[in-house]
Amino acid sequence: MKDASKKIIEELTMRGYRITKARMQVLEALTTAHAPLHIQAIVEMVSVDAVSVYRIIAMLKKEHLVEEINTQGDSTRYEIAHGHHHHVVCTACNTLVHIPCDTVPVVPVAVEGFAYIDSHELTYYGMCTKCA
Amino acid sequence: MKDASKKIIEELTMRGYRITKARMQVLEALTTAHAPLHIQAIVEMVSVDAVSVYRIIAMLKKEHLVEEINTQGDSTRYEIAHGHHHHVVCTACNTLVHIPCDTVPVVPVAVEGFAYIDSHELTYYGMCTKCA
DNA sequence: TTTTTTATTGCAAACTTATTGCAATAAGGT
DNA sequence: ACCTTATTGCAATAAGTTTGCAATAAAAAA
Repeated sequence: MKDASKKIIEELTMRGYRITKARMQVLEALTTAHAPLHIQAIVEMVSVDAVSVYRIIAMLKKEHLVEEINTQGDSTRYEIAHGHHHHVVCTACNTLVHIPCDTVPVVPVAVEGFAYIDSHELTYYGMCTKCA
Repeated sequence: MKDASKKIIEELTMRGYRITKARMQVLEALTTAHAPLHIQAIVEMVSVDAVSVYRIIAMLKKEHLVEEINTQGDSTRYEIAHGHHHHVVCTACNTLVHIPCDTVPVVPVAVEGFAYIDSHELTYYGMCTKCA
């Protein structure tokens, strides 16, 4: 089992969650993948009912252990939380690539009417070399 | 009829589209609104079948006359295209506010594996004062 | 103005993605 | 090993969106 999975499982135990085969499999899928995964992709990697995958992901999201990535023209993707929210997406094939944070300076803003702002998501859209 | 609607209708005529009551109503809804609209909101503002609203929006999007806004925890919103893609969203009530572009410096990036990048979307998440 | 052509609409049905209710199962404390 | 109850799987449901097709209506032609 991957180190990242182990750590999250410890965390879940501490927070009073039971460690089940389904949860371990989903975490293994997420930590093994080199890219954010669609629910459907996770379902295909594990022997767990799709409904349970949805529920496990919802729980992990509530615990801030996984993060959600929404892009135009594609269903939601999920990945282990690492506070990295800068991506480029190919509008033709939906391939998603992370951008090194330091190449994209995004200053935190204060916005009128908002008490606080605690996260952000920056997505660039373009055409990958394969599709172009 | 709003000026913005007229302009878009002229544009559509030039591009060979027919000007129908349904299209005029949807455009009027979009130009009247002071915020991006959900499909459902548009449907409630017009006397046009929901399916047709979907088709009209799809056409306007293809023509780059409306833009799509995707945020976490809410369905897609649409607004007249004006190249403004910086928003703050309240994670409690999904209220969406535009951020003046000049307060958020986002430099265009070149990303390996991508032929070109032609748009971006930057969304901040937080809590609006009402919900806080 | 009337006719003709065909883009566009409305309706029904299908499809995708996600959620809910509930009985059966299994994790983890005793 | 047992007991409690969180968690799972299954079936059904819900929300959001798309597709097929006959009926309608916009715009061109007569």
